[in-house]
Amino acid sequence: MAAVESLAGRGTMQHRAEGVDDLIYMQCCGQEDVNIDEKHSQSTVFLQAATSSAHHTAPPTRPAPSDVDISHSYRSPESVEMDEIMAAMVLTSLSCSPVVQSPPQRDLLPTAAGDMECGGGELSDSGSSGYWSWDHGSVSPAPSPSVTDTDGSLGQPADEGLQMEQDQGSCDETDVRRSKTSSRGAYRCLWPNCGKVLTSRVGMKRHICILHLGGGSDQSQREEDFYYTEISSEEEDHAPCSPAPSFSSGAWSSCSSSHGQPTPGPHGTSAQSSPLSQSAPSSVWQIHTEHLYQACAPIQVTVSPGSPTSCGWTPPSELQQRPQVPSSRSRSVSVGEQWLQRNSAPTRSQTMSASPSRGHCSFRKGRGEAKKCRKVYGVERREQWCTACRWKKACQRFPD
DNA sequence: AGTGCCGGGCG
DNA sequence: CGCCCGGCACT
Repeated sequence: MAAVESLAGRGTMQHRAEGVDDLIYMQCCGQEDVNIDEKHSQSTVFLQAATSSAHHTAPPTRPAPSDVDISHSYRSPESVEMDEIMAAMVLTSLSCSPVVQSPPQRDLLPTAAGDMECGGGELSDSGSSGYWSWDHGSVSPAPSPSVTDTDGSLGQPADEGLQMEQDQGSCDETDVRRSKTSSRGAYRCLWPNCGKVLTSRVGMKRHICILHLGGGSDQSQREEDFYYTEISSEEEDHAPCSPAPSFSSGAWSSCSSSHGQPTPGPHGTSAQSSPLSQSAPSSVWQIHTEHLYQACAPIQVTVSPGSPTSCGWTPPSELQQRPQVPSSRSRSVSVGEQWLQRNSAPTRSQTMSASPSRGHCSFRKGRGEAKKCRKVYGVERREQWCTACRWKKACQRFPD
């Protein structure tokens, strides 16, 4: 946290520290005048050590976050550019302290920047690196290589290392830094030619809002989400991948892929297998009923296996139940089926006993009121009659 | 007259 | 056994 802030401050410091701001340096920390004479790298390290020793008991070699925080007491208001301020804001936001991130902080930003500058003065090298990252990202979305150039100009290898140490809260563009940051989860700015990587979403939002969207309007803040992508999701796993509309980036692929995965896909039909299976019988039943009109009664199957209309599908029991089913179903029915519906499909034996029309003749059953194949299909369609009807036998398809 | 179907005959 | 038909009962 603090490290980030300090880093930002250093960054701001550095650019201007290059020439004029040695004073600032000195002002920031009395001890640093000595450092200034020395190389930046050494000065930074030394300065850190001094500051740390002065304020804290942190290891001299590495600037502990706390160290930096303490150091900043100076501010250079006039020299601070908006970008720098923004950068500081972003960095502060990166620090994850809600207070810092809160909007009111912006007003205080100059102060914060100033404070950081002090720290930045200490770590001119690291600060420069931090600054360049900001500068490039903000002022001119130059490609990351330019950033490296800046570093190179400063000639601070230690800067690299230092930043890498602190990068956990800072924004970096180099792959190495990305890899480092990636361990914790990072967000990459998708703004053209920017590609800034921040470890904090809020920071990235601010980065985009300030540097790219160029303002703090609510709308722009909302749009921020569309201009960065999460390149590592360890700490941000809870956050969904933000969709990026206009900018095409490799990151989107992952995003889209993540979106695509949830899609159940066509095999969802398997889930419907049960409904299908349930519905299937009905449909099959329909077909079968149609076939029944064509030809087959179960008995018929046994009776006339050679008949073209015979079917082997229907079990005898089903014949009993089948007619009852349609009664509950509403669908277009053929005549025969209507008959089926009208008649609850009593078995022939039942018909024998129950048939009211004839009580006197036990031998020959009376003619049922039910339509038979002859009536249903007519003489001209005799092929469609049931076998019994064709043979002038008791109709098996429409038993009374 | 038309229908359903038993009884019988034929191959 | 499968197929067909004569013939009767019934509507």
